[in-house]
Amino acid sequence: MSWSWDTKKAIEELVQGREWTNQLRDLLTKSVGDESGLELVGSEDLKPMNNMSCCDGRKSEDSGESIKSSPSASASALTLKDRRGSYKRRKCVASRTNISSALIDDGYAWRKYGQKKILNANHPRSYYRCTHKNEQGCDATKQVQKIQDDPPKYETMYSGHHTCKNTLKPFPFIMDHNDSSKLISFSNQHDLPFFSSSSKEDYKPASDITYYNGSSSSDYILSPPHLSSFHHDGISGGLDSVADIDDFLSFNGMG
DNA sequence: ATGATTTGACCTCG
DNA sequence: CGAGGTCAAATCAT
Repeated sequence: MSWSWDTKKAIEELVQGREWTNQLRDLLTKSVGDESGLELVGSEDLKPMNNMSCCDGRKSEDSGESIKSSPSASASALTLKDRRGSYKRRKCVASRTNISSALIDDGYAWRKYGQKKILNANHPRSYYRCTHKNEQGCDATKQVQKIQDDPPKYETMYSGHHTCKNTLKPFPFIMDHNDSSKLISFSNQHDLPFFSSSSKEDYKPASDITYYNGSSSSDYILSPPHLSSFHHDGISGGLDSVADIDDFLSFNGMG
């Protein structure tokens, strides 16, 4: 085999994709029977959630007025912290969690907004929100934490729905046209799910991923990122089982 | 210049 | 009051 690096990489990604798809199918076949395996946008509005403690209503607080004057900010010149955090701490998070052996790029565009040392944890936890939060009001967030490093293991907790359109990052594969005999064509590149090597953290496809529903009271299950429209025109044999799950999951992104 | 990340302050909840 | 989640100025990257 004298495949180019890109080609090999592509194949790796595809294999990985199949892995994930199978796992997703597993998950879905278990959860779809009862209630709502995959819940679509809007349904959480109907949830009782009596306490309503969840899902941020920060910023733009009607309540009275700005600032309850923190001790320091009260008198000091309005240096900074004009009205810094006026947010509600979200509580019932972790709608879905997965554990993988490497940092996965789930295809969405995330923006890191914080990092915290966690008690009893050897590694800090990173906080990400959807890049399109401002433009489109997408409230999806995730937290990533390394939970082990001999064989490295990362835990990723997703919460919130991606309500943004165009959530996926551009497809990275650049096939060498000289190598067109092995060209893999996708009918809908725009929606392709798997993607590796973002700039910094060196995301890599993970070999073992475990999805599970993190919250006991389960406000909702986040649909595992995309996986919904993975077309596989030029491939035969490798990606079995993708077709049916594709049909099954035809809700695609924003429903 | 613009957008992403870093990082300490700030904020809420238990 | 401490732990965990978020904000935003400073810094870094493109």
